[in-house]
Amino acid sequence: MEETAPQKGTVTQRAIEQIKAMIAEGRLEPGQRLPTERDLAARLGISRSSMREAIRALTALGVLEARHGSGIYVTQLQAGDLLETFGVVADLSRGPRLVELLEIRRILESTATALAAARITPDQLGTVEKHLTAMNDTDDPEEILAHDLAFHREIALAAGNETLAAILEGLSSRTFRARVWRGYQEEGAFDRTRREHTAIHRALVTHDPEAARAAAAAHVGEVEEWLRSQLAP
Amino acid sequence: MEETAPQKGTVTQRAIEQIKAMIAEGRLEPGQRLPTERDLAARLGISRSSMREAIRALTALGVLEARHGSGIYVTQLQAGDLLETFGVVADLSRGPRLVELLEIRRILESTATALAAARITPDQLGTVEKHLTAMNDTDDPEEILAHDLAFHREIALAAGNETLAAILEGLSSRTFRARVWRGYQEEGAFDRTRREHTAIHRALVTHDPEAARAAAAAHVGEVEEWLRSQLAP
DNA sequence: ATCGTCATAGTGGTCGGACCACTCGGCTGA
DNA sequence: TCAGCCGAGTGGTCCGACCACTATGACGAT
Repeated sequence: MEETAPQKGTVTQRAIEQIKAMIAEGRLEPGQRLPTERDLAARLGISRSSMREAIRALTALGVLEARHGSGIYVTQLQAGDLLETFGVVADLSRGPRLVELLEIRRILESTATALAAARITPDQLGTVEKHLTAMNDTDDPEEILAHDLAFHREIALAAGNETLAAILEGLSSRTFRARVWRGYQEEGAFDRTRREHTAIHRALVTHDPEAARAAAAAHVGEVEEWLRSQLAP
Repeated sequence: MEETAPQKGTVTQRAIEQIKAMIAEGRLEPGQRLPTERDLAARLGISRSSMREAIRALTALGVLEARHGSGIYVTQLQAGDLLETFGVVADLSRGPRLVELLEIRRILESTATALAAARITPDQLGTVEKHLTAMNDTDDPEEILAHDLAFHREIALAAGNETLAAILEGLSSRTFRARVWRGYQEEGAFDRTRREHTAIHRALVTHDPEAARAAAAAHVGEVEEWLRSQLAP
């Protein structure tokens, strides 16, 4: 009886902290398999139910991944794994907070596009062009949205910061854009959007960071202003 | 027997989605109390155990809050509630990803400081000055760190975007800064840090957004470069 | 009548055990 | 040799019991 000293908070919360600590201290490497639920529960002196809740919480945070019949694994702890939760924020935000999120996206997207203008490779530029033309060659809103997302995703990747790309991905989650875009596009903003995308692409081709920054900021800013006006009255 | 049709994924995952949907559709308002675990489980036709895991997951994401003996409540869904998880990302990131996070912080912090320069009120400016002088009047690293955090937090708040402030808060989580700052300050960077803070403050006083942006970017960039050099060899 | 006290019902927290669904490696047999 | 089977082991689900805490209202002292 030398352990179980602290006794602070719920046992589940304690288990969460302990597993997080194991990862932070390097005792658990990314991709590594954890002991079984039953083992872990026994080690920490708690029931399997409580341990399962702890694991479920860390799974929701993108830290752990459970594979039925196989075991529990630490994720690669890549940006994408951990920042998927960012999409939840976007999905559940409404009203003024939606504008704040767009403002953040404007800041990050403009910088990412500027970085991409300086660093983008011919290959990546080709992919960007592919999505640009595909976007202009269809009238299906769903398809346009898909290529729009891919267009910006490729640019974010070209910026060379995976974490930044993951955050922007979350800020452009399907449901988020669907909610905002729907109303925006209903006002016949297709042409304007196409021009803006073309401007961004041109800046990338000429490797002009400042022009890219301005074009991207204007692009997101347009939607931002529209959304702001919708909330004003 | 008209429901329970989809049958996709685990029952817990389904429960999570359903509760999220209830909130997204407005059937559950922020701050509102949910039915009891036993009720919810019965409604969705699952066991209490599975429902508890779903609730635990949403609790970890900052969407729900459980109060022992009282009930389960939807959080205010404020930026702070949902973005607390950002701290987990910062805590578990290492190596190159740490640099990426600092790069993101540089982007956001410089913009936030620029916005603050234009919008900060005399009251807020007073608070900023308080932390600046307190930071310079002590040698206790812990106290310096605390006032350093408060200094930047106040500036972020003055920028007028709560979501942005919450993200920066997460990117400056105690453990994150403790890990990076320790090594940085050991190299006698105190004086440089003080000069940089003074420059930021001066730009705020003169309401000069461009100077503020440059000062903040340089401030974070210094640490960023130091960290990059640490990983290079 | 007022206020503090305390029993109590109801809530989330924890536990243990049972069984199901799935994975994976080794065994079996053609 | 290899395809197929099969069983041990794993996470997924369910159940029922009990504990710890909160909130409410009845009760009694003042």
